[in-house]
Parts: sequence; C-alpha cells; structure tokens
Amino acid sequence: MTDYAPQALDKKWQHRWTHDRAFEVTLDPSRPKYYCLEMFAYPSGHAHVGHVRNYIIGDIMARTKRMRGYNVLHPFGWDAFGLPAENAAIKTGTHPEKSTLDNIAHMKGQLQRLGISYAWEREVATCLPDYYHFNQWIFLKMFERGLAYRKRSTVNWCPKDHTVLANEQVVGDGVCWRCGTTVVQRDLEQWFFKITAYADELLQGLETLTDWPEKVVVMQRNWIGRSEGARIRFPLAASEDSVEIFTTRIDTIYGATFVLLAPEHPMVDRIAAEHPRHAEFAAQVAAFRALDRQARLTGEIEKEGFATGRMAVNPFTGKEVPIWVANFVLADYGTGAIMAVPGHDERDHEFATKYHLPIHVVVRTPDETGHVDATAGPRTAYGQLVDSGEYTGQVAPAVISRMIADADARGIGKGEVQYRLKDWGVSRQRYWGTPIPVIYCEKDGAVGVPLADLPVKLPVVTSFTGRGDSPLAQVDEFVNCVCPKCGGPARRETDTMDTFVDSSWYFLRFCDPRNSELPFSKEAAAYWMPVDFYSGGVEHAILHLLYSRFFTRVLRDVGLVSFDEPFKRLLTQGMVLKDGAVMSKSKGNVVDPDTMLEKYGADTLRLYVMFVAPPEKEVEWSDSGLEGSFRFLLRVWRLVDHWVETIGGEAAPVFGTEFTEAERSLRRKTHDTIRRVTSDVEERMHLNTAVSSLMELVNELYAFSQGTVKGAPARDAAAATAEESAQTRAVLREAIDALVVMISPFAPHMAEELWERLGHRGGLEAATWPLFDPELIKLDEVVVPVQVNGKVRARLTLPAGLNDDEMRERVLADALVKAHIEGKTVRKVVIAKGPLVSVVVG
RNA sequence: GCCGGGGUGGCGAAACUGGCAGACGCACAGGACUUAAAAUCCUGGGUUCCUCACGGAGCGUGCGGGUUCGAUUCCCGCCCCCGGCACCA
Repeated sequence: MTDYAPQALDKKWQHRWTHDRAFEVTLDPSRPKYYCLEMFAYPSGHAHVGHVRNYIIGDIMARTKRMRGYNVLHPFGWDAFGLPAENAAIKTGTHPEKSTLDNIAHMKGQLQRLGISYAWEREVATCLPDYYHFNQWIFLKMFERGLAYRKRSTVNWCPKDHTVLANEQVVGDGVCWRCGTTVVQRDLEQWFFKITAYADELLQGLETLTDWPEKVVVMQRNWIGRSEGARIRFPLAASEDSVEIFTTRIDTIYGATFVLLAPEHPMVDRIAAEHPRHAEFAAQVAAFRALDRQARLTGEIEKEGFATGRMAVNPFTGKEVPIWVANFVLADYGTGAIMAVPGHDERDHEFATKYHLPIHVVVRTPDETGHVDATAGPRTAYGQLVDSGEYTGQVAPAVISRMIADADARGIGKGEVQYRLKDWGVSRQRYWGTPIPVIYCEKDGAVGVPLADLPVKLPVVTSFTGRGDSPLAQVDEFVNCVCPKCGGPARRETDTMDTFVDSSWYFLRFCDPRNSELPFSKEAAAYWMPVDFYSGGVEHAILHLLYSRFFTRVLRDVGLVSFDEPFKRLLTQGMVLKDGAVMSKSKGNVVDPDTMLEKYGADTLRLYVMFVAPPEKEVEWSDSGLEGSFRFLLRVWRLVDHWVETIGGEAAPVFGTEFTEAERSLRRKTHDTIRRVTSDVEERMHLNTAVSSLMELVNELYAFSQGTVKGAPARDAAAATAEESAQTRAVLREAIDALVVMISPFAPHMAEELWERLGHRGGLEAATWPLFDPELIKLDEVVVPVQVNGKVRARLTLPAGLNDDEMRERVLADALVKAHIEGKTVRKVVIAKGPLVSVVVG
C-alpha cells in the first residue's frame, strides 16, 4: 500500500511537465486548434483563491480539450503597467519596474504550484519594451487613419499636489485622496481613440455573440446606447442665429414650450457677451458649470435653471418659446440642447412645474376622449396626436418618420442616430505606462514617431513624489528630440497610454509573442484566433471587452486579421467570498492558496473550488468543504492503489461476451458517467456536477468491490482477489481508467501518478478522453412508475424497447394498476419519456 | 426608474426538452472496526400525521392564480434579494 502524499506528487509532476515542455504548442494546420484563455493578471503581489478560481476553470477546459485531441493554446501573461505600482513607488520609493517584476515572479510561482497548464514560453508582460513597442505601433496605425486624435478635455487636478488625479483618486466629497484638498477640473489637450466610428458595428456584432452571457451583451448594448431621433433647428427670434436640438420624440414637438441649453453650450457664452446684465449672468453660468461637474462626482442633483432672456421659434408651431439654461442637460450628448416637452417628459415636467413654464398636451391614446389634465404629470407613452396642426389625429410612432421627412424637406432638420458611447480618452499624466509615440514640432505640429524608431522606451525616472505634472516631463533627454519630418528641435509627448490599451490586444500577441517586426503575424492569428473560450471577472464586462472588440476591428481594417469578434465563448466567473465579503487585503479576509497547498496539495484546492458551486456563481469559502474534497481524493487514491497492488490485470480491458448483472450495471454507470462528465465540462460548463458524477462513480466502485478496499470490514483482500474473474477485472479496469482520465483536469497531479502506476506510458498529455458507448447506457429492463390520476400507484419492471402500444397493454393488465382503475373509465394513457406512464380515469 | 440574474432541506447545491423534487457534498446522528480515540467503511434523514412494526396518507421548490394527465420548469399578477446602468432628451 502506498500513501497519498500530495505535496510530493505536486513537485514531481510540475517538474516533469516543465522538463517535458508538456504544454508548449506550435502552429499545426493539420490539427484542430483550441484557444483557451483566462484574463491576464495585474501583478498585485499575491493571488488569492478568488483569482485562482478563474485560472482553474480555464485549466479544466484546456486539459480536457487536450485529451479530446485539440492543439490547445493556453497562455498567460501580466497586465503589468498601472497606477498601483506608481503609487507604491511614491509611498515606499521602490521603482515600479522592480516591484512589478518581483510581483510577477512571486505570482508565477503560485500559479505553477497550482499546476495550471500554461504555455509559459509564451508569457508576456505589458511593461516590457517588447510588448509596448506594439502598443505604439497600433497607436501610430490609428493616428495614420485618423482614429487617434487630439482634443481638449478635462481632468481632475489637485491644486496642492499640483498633479492630475485618476477618477478613483478623487474620494469622498470630491477631494484628493492624499492631501484632502478639493479637486478642481482642468482642461488639457489629450489623445482620443475614435471608438465611436465603430459604434454601429460594435452594436451589431453583439448579435453574433451567442455564446456570451446575456447579461454582458445587454450591458454592452446599453453602454453603446444607440437612439434614433432627429436633429431640429430652432431659429432665434430677431436673429440670424439658431440652436439645434436632438430629440427622439419629434411627435411631441407641438408641445415643446421652451428650449433648454446645457451650461457648457457655446451659445450660452454668446448670450452672456450680449447680455444687458453681463457680469451677473456670467457669474450664474460659471456657478452652474461648476455645480454640474461637482454633480458628476457626487450623484443626483436638484433640477435648476435660469432664463437667458432670449426666445427661439418652434419651427413646427411657429410660436416663440423661451430659452433657458438647465443643469440637467448634458453638454456632451446630442447637441447639448433640447426642446422641452413638459406634457410628455418627466424631467421637463418637473422643470416646468418648478419655474411655472407652460405645459401643453399633444398626445393621447386613441381611446382617450376626454380632457387630459396637464398638471397631473406627463404621459410619456406613444399615442394619438392632438393639437398638432396638420398632424393632429395621426398616431406615433408612425407619424415620427413623416415629421422627420417633412423637416428634412423644409430644410429645418434631419433624422439622426445618437450614441451614448464616447470616444476613448487614452492620455494619462503618469509614469508607469506606454509612452505615446508622438513628437511635437513648432513647424509640423504633432508628428508620429516613425515605425523604425520604435519602441519609444520609457526613460528611467528615479524619484516619485506624486507632485507635479506628467513625470516624463522631468526627463530632459526624453523630452528634447528632433522632428522626424523637418529635423528641427522638437518635444516629445510626455503622457502615457491608458493601460486598457495594453489589454485590448494581448490575446493576439499570445499567438506570436516573440515577433519583433509586427504585433503578431497574420498566419499565427489566422490559425489560433478567435479565442474559443475566455473566462474572467464580470468587472470587465464592459470596458475591456468592448475595447478588445474595437481593437480587433481596427486591426482587421489594418489588414492583420480577417475576423470581427475576438472571443467566441465567454464565461464570467463568480467571486469567492469569505465571511460574506469579497476578499481583500484591507478587510483581512484573504485566503492564501499557498497555505492550502501546504496542507492538502494543489489537487484538493482545485477540486474543491470547482465542486462547491457552478463557475458563474459567487461562492462562500469553507474550510470543511475543502476537507471533504480531500477525503474524496483519498478515496480515489485508495481505490486505484488497491487495484494496482492486489487485483491488477491487463493494461487494457479485454471483455468476454457474458456479463453478470453486477458487471453490466457497473459498465452502465461507467459509460453514463463518461457521457455526463463530457457534456458537463465541454458544453455546459457545469463543473460542479461533473465532479458529482465522478463521486457517484467512485461510490459505485466501492459498492462493487464489496469492502475489499482497505479499511472496510468483511472479506479478506487476498481471498477476494482470487474470486475476481478476468471479466470482472476488465470491467473494473475500464471504470478505473475512465475515472483517472476524467478526474485529471481537476486533480492532475494525482491522476498522472495513478495513470503511471496503472501501467500507462507517455503521461496523461498523451491520453485520450474516453468515449461512451450509447448502447451500454440503454437499460435492459426499465422500472416504469405508473401514475393514476396524478399519483404514482405502481412501479412495473418491463423489458426495454417496448413500443407505446405494448407498454400500454402491459400496464393496464397489471394487477396493481387494475385495482386502481376498476369500475372507472380509462380516459387517457400517456406514455412519457422517463419512462413514465400516466393513466387518467374518471 | 430602466435592464439583467436569482428565491429549492440546517448549509453549498442538483433536476439537461414539462415526467419519481432534493443527485453529489458539508454538517449531524447511528452502526462496524478499535482497549479507547482519530481515521476508515457502512447506514439514516424535507415535513406532518397514522401504524408495535412492515408500511401508508397528506403537505412541500418566495406568494396568489392559470394552462396541463402531470409544473422547480410554461403563462399572468405580486413580494423579496443580488448585480449593472442611471437626468442620454
């Protein structure tokens, strides 16, 4: 008897895998590929079981697909740039590069100790020039195409520390996280990616993502926020000027009784300049602009506004309506101005009520005949138009297209589609990121760094104070350069890129990670992409996935890839909670995988995390659950150990023709387990029930062995062995082989050891996933429950394969059933799947 | 407010296409083994009631209705929980 020593097995097999390069792959068009990916990690220092769960999920899939015959790409890397490392540098003085690389080394060790089957030779870290070189390359391709452009935009600014703050560094009531000073807004020239150019395509592409969680698709759809409407020009009274508004409800335009401008609307400045009480008006505008920005930080605000004193003409009614400024009108959506229809819009109604502006009802439902009370609140539904000139009596939404067409014909407006999605601001006034590869020349303006001069390397900065502007601006050798166009003196861009740029294409880099000419070769991407299975946290459901879908399309247009969607199937895994809360260092409820590994080994942790709940669901960590998983693995170990040491048999099962009932039944269980586990892992991602099925098989094997396994009472092991026929040994052998292969994705170290001890050569990487024989799953006899008027009154044992008529006849002939239907009329006999028979009498 | 996902034993959960609700595990209880304990192996359990017992009857998947021979599953109306978005005109 050999004891189960998980820690020794972990070491032995992890070493063997690395030595044999067991998980490294090459492009091989003769084999079907499978690309299995988990979202790469920010190297924070330590992986806790919450992170680790995701890697295990991916590893189950990767290991299963390997045994199913696929050429499996399963890589890992590091999302290594970012604010935390820079903040740590400010605090402790450790250079971000050092802390990041140290963290990577530690976390890599953790993942290796878990036995995750990564192709480590393809590892990438985004903070290395090898990688960010191609962030710059892609940036320049986008710049060439007008997809990267500059515009003024606001950032959070701490006046005391004299530095830009990220949104998450603005805390509480809008103060600096470090010094508590109230944060102000500051306008800077910044770089943007024109993701809006792909808005419609990104929206339509969602329809093809049938293997994504519905939730994520919906979140993306809402984020893009497409709405169809019209842009309509309202001329100003007594002026050549006009104001354009965007509306989705042109059908209510006869009820537009005033116009509202966002405080930032350019017309507000023009009005202020001409306003009779100029100073007073300008002060009010300034107050509103400040208030509006504050509101974005703190949440909802009371609707407020003031009249400009100017009037606009409603182009449909021809009547003059007042123009107001309102704090709830968004400057960066639509035209920054709206027509207010208080009769049919909640917000406008609230505003009109507060400031006593006219409310005019122009819609009612077709069956509504009486007077509509305007003060009772707005009616926002579509209906029949009233009091709407030539459109009176017509019905929305049909009338909308008619009105838009008329507006177009009159030259006062046109149909328009608006998106909530904004262009992606990528400039960061930070050190630890990819330098933006642009040079500013007095003569030539913003010039892209020539591709041949890439990468623009991040210079070494030694002091991190967190004060002052972009850290790169301090490095003169970096800033001062020559213009690539004219050779004159020039300055480099000192901002770095948002780290979301790094993560928007790393999955493509994994296809060809050492390419020094291109981000990746076309051939490599064509073979490996798209990612077949992608798993990660739901917190990336919007931005990361949307940006990746955007980059894929840009690279398609650049000619590097020929598909639209990078991720075929997506799984958003649930978090691991401890004491009802998300694990975090500050809460002190982190479960460190290394402690678990020391106590139980990697396999127990892997199995437990997969068994405890379905992958998408949150789980509460439980030490006793872990103990239970360890017990199960011990049970498997003892079973196979007992086989190897006392029963034994052929390396491959050889069957005769006659089976005892017990043998038939065990084979049925074996094949049924294969069927269930295969579909649970590959198709349904029900990893918890896959483990359950394996447990059932093990229970059945223990029952079959009738106490011959160690520790059990009764029969003497040697005597029992003598009784085993060759046939029984073959049946057991088949079950044990299948069990070891199927358990191997969950508990690879133990499985490898058992596989070897069972006499198989070449390791599990060379093993083939078992196939089930559908014939064996069919029962020879079926137990048929018989319901009479909804209650099960009898259970009949019938031969399998009876047709419905035969079964009906046998059921009605049975004495037990007869007793229940005697003297009554049989109205209906339903033979259902199951099988089950339902007899209705009355 | 809008959108999405949920609500099943003491607990985590299962039930795939409308067909024996609670598989599998945790915790618990009992038995075997042991001088004893641990470990191991075996057994038990939704709940109420009837029966000495074997066994049987009723009620049970958030609540109220509906469709159906049959509903955790489908339909209508509610309640509660979790997550996302939130003045997008």
